[in-house]
Amino acid sequence: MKAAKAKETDEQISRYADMFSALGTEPRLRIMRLLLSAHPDGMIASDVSREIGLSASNLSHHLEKLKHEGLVNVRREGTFLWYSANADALRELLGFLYAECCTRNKAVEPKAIALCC
Amino acid sequence: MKAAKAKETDEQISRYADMFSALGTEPRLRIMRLLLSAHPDGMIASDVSREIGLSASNLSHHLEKLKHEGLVNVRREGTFLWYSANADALRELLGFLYAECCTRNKAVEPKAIALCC
DNA sequence: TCAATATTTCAACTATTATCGAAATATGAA
DNA sequence: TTCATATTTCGATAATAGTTGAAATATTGA
Repeated sequence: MKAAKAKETDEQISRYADMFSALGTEPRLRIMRLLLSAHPDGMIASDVSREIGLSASNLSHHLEKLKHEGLVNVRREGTFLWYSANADALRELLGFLYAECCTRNKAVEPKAIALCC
Repeated sequence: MKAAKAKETDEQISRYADMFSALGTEPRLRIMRLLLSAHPDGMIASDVSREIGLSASNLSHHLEKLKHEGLVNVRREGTFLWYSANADALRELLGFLYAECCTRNKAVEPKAIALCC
């Protein structure tokens, strides 16, 4: 049981690390911000491309990474692909960081994040 | 003024991206968790090394990255270097993520993160 | 079917990052 | 000063990630 739980935790850590990594470049963090600002509809790739100033090809790679780590969803409407922020994943990531900093350890005060009440 | 403010934001985005990047590998995320668990004292490098299972050299590089992005502090005591989590930086990062997900946009509900009250 | 648009995929290149072991440095104790 | 320990730095290599432009694919409408 303990081993299984430890392994599960390891996998979670690995997954959160991958999510942080996906947010860990300026282009992708800007993409996420933009998609969040258009939440929950999201945006079509070409509009993101124009807004952020990335080539279609380059953007596509970044979106693939974000999609792979579960941070964005995509749906097709006609010839357009609509990309949107995955709120569930962001909630998990935020919850993880909150737990690490505020719950499991008391390094950061919840109030200080303007989180509370 | 507008340009200055936009630039400032760009720099902030870039900085947060770098912080996410620093958390974006499993070894470094585990290091941060470990240092948080020993907060606020922190731990000496060799104990982190043994706990995480990294060579002294490899660990030193990872700690350098975390230090460079402001996520850890270091102080010397005799021959030992004590590394500790930088709570201020973590608070800022948590605040940024919270603002993006919960304040600027309403993608994630604060309650859902178990943040509140 | 053909054309037009949106987007991805491919292939190549560049740049960055991670890892390793040996050597160098820093500190305190003998 | 010399030794022992802790840690970093160096130098090299391996691995991963970012960027680019061209070509391929998907979809819709004429």
